[in-house]
Amino acid sequence: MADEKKDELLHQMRHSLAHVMAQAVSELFPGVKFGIGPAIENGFYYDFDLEHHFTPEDLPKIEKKMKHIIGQAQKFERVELPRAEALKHFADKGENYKVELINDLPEGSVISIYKNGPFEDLCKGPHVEHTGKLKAYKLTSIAGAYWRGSEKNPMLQRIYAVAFETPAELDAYLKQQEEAARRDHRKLGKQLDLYSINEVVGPGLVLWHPNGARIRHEVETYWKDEHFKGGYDLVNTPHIGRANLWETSGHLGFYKDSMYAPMDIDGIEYYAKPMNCPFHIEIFQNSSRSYRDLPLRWAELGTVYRFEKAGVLHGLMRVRGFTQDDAHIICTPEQMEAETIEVLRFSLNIWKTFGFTEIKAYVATRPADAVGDPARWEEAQKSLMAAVKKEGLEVEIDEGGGAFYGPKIDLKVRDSIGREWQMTTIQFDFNEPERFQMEYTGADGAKHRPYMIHRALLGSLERFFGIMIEHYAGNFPLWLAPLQMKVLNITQEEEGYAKEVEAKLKAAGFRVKADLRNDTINAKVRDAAMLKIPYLIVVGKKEKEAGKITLRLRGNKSVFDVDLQEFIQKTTIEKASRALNCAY
RNA sequence: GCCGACUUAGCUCAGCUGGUAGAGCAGCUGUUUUGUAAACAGCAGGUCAUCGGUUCGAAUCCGAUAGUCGGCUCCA
Repeated sequence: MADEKKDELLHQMRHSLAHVMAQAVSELFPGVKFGIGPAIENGFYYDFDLEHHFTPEDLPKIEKKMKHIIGQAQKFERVELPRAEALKHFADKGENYKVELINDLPEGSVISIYKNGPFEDLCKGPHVEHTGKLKAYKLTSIAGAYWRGSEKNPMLQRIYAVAFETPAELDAYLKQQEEAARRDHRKLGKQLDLYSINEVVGPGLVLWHPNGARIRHEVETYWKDEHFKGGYDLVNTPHIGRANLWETSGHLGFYKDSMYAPMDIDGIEYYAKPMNCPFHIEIFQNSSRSYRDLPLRWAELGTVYRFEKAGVLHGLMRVRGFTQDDAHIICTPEQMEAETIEVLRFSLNIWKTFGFTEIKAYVATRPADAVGDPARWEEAQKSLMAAVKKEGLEVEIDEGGGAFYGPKIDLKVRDSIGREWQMTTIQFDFNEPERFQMEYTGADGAKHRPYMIHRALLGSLERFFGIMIEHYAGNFPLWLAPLQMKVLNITQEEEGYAKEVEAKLKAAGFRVKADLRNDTINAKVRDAAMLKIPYLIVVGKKEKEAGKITLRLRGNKSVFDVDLQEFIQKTTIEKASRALNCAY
């Protein structure tokens, strides 16, 4: 309850600040027209229609004006007008966006206006008492935004701001943002030489460098092993397929905007695949199937190509060619619930390995334009809920939010600095089994249509990699680190010993390199630290004579007089267990 | 795709109101033999994103294109 009150107050403060900002803008830029200015997560924004283009230099000016307004402790007052009067009032002022908003309210409704000082705005409120209550805010960015969020509408200028109850909370938030910027996968990707995206190859197409590809290899190997253990089989399918395949699947009907133009091969059109499912279904169709064969669980790291608008590309998070960790489960109606529960359990287990433990489920149910038998939808939704309940996950239900072809569960995971990412998706499909006329022979000798579940756990390897880089801040656990250890000699006297240590570590299965450069130990430590290498092994005169090693751990801790065999034992366990923490 | 900003050496960045480019790091060559986050010196490296225009003269002004970034719409 206390929390709810606090949230309510914070919401009022943010919304009140939006009014204050709008007032400041109207004073600085006469003739501005107002869109909307709501409170949002962490702050607020206001949309303006203005000839002048806002520049970053305008923000401090607006903030200064806001400070002035706040200093005046202007009272917020509510005024109510009949709809017709309110319409005339805003029309007279030339506020066409406000007029549009009022027009959308039902006839006969009472329109509320909030006034503070010389400013007034169409608003349902409530607000704080007076502007003097507003203490902690910062204008952060200028952006374009479509009026009412539609591409067909004109674009307004939006100013975003963050706001909190106290300056300390604002400060903490800004610090968290700085931390996020430090971890940005685009920055770390360059610094650690993990991947690049280049203009010559094309936007949204990822080049995985040796370091990134090594991490990907470790993830893929783990992923495949887990799938075999979990009763899946792996399949592999091509990158392109004939137009008629995509006709049958329906993708050319409802997904064409996201597909690339076809290529002509011997007079027949082929499309790059945006999804893997039709290929998996064709494997199913390759022979007659019995209920005894089910469930079939077919997984593939399938590379797909989707047309993404130029403006939406973002590092590894949003690309045009990516590899989904896809699988399709084809089962009988009786198996469906157990399969759903198992997929969810399997998924949570994988998330745990990467250190993601806070997970929330979002179940989306039958929309109005759904295909497929409503009874099947009911059953599927029941299975999804049963699975979520079994795992004790926190769940939110999006009524009518499912795809037209089936209900789904999405999992959102929280990373190490508290951000939520939508990753796993588990979707029923009532469309494709129908379209492909998939069938199996039941115990009764009759033909039956199977259920099909699509699921991707990590989502795409590219996006997952981006999130993982930020989650670990580039400090990959030992099993994932591209280079796990570096041996640093202090003088050339220890070159031989350093090589010996390197060879032993290599023989023990570690990714290790000796840095034998003619350079200071300081420089070698610094270079290795910048690359976030988990273990540095320093060998100088003392170590060589004693036959020991000195460790310097990522994070600066040093351990002296370490026995090499013991080090190998401890780190071998650390690596094999995919531990998140260092053994020392 | 839309709104705005940006694009200078491998990387991080200087370059005032137009007079044809500069630093640090990285690289190469020497010197130095070093004890836990940058030893010293020298050398080399750029048609200033691309194309076009204005001008006696363009990294600098104008236009187009491409890409990047912050958002919007969309999404794994």
